[in-house]
Amino acid sequence: MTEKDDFSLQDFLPFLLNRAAEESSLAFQAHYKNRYGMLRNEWRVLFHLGVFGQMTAKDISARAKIHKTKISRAVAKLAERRFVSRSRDEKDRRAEHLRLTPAGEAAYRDLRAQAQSYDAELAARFTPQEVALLRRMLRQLAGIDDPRAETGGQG
Amino acid sequence: MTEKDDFSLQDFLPFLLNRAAEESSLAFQAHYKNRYGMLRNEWRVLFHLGVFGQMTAKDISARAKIHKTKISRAVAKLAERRFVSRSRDEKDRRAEHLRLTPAGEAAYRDLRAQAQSYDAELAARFTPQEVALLRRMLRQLAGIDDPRAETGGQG
DNA sequence: AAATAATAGTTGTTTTTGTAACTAACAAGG
DNA sequence: CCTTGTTAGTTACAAAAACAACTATTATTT
Repeated sequence: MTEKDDFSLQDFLPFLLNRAAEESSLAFQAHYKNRYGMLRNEWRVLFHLGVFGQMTAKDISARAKIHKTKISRAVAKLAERRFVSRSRDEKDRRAEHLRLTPAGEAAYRDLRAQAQSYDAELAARFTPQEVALLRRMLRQLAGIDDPRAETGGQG
Repeated sequence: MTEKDDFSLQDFLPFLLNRAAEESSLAFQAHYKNRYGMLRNEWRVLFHLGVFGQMTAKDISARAKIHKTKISRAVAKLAERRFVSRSRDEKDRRAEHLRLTPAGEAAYRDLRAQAQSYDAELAARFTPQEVALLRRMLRQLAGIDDPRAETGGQG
């Protein structure tokens, strides 16, 4: 198993990104999985509703870039567990407005606290400047608008 | 859909890492998927054998942190397509040494070139200093030894 | 040298994901 | 108003991942 090639897999960005993502997800997963039996897409939906208050599945899909079938299934699970309530839009009866129930709010607040402390733990490995740069670069690579950018952003 | 909360999902590192990883994987996937009908774990195994020359499934599993069942199935596919050859270790007949066939080498060289140019494309979005820092931080988050670090590294 | 434990790798079963096709509601053009 | 097209969301089916249980071989203990 001696290295015979100059190509470094451990420098390849998609590989590094995947490994870093997997590693960090694994640790955080414990919180929403063990405490609430949630899947990744479920806490993502929960977080979006927690942050934005009320959205349709399409809103979430657009903002999080999660496919609509995943949203649909995540919402079904969350609604079944009474974390999310649904209400038809009266003007456009295809659309459904989603929001957290009190139980959903409670779970969100709990998980948000976990998230914040875990994020702080990760960030503490670097200087504040480095972390700011990291977030900016990741947003770039993820194709997410930088909220702090001077131009664009409002779409 | 008005923001009602101070928590920013788009700053949360595990979320950002996942989205960036997904985005970059998706783009690179086209190469090994369309040209060779490979799955993600298959090109990972192929790359490891390309870089290191000869390894057992266990070696790959340890280095790439891919579960052994995934390696097993990826190797089976690669062997079936004659990209990888297997040979029993005579001292320990449980273990199998894996290496690329000429066809496997050819595929590896082709995909390696794609990988290098795609990596360069991603890196070009930032300054060289930024990219170097990014790789270093991602390695840290992924739990990979930094080959350039002064201390440690050799285990 | 049995018996027990450990290791390399495989196989089987259950969950989750990915993709396509679907239903229901709306929108436009003739 | 009635075809044609579009959109929001769901459902069905195929592909892949996760996890547990398995075989075969080697190592360890008594």
